[in-house]
Amino acid sequence: MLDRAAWIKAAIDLLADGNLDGLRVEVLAKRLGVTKGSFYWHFKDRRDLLDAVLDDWKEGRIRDIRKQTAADPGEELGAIRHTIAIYSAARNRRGIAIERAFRVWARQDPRAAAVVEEVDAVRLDCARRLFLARGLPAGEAAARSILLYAYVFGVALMHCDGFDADLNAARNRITELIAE
Amino acid sequence: MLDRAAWIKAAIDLLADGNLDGLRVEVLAKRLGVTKGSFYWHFKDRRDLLDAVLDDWKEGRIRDIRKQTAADPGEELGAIRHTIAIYSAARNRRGIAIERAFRVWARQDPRAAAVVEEVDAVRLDCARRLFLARGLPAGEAAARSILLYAYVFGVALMHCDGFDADLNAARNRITELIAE
DNA sequence: CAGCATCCATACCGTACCGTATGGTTTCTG
DNA sequence: CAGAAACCATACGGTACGGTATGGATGCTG
Repeated sequence: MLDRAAWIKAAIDLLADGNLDGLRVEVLAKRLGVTKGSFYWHFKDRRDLLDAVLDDWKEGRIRDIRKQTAADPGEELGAIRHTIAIYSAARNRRGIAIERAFRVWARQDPRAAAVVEEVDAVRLDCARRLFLARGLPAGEAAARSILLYAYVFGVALMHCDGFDADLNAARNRITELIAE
Repeated sequence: MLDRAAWIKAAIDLLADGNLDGLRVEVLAKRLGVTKGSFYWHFKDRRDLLDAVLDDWKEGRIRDIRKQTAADPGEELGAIRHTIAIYSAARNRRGIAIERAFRVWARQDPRAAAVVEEVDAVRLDCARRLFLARGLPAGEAAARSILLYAYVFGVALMHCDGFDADLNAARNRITELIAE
């Protein structure tokens, strides 16, 4: 007895294990222990699922972002550090994999691109607020917001495990470079 | 009359238009105006092509990186700025698309991961040299190298077109934040 | 209890692709 | 010129998947 929410949840899970091309109806059904006869009861077609996944992700992301960047006055620096730490590759590997999958998806699907753009707009705006509260001028706050998120998404695409002896120290230095 | 090099070149081109899953033997053959009968003359199978593509990309990347980061003494700051500018999303969209495709590929294929790791090691090492020449301590130089490449790869995954009024100004500010 | 809605399984068709087998054509070579 | 090698087309079998059609099982409802 599945509903759309269960399919969407499993779809995002499958997405995290690969990319959009790995998100197949029959593979998903097998994971859920049913056949695709069930799928086509809940969804018109594959595109219907993809759109639902995009909506689900968008809402969840925007809610989380607003929660994570809500800082009491004077606590903005901690909130910035926390935002960077959340995407630290060490833990939260799952969350990063999902982010990457959606962003790669956005490169080959206009609807996904629109959703990612909306999410990024919220993200950047929330980050900018934190930098502005710290007294940075508008242009500087905007630049640092872009740098912050470009960095966290960029490290998710790199393989720098064997580069520095102390990667944690490097991470802390980078955090301070961005957060000031 | 094609040779392996022509197939590899076309394969990277096709890779840039999508991702690894879009790199199909028959699609590639159609692009080159031949049938897959030709492909299986030059390559054992699809994996053979993928390995050849990885080798080709690795060599080309490492050569380019060494060329781009070769700076005369005293010109290191300019070389750092230039390195960032090369991956500026405005021009060079093709190069960025290729980079992204290889990095996403590396997430689902150990051989690709090994190649990307090699390329990143060279990249980070070359960048670190530039920062060291500017007098930064070792840890700081390493951190900035990681930040530099994470940033340029990260912006390739973001959609921040409508965020700041003057994106170019933001880019310049970010460049200075990284390069000092 | 009859009938309808919900939820899923089975069976089927069509398509896109990988890899092989085989034959044809051109060019090089002894 | 005979034969071999290089290069490619055609034809085939196998697999994975999207989507549809249909029927079965369960539960709700008048």
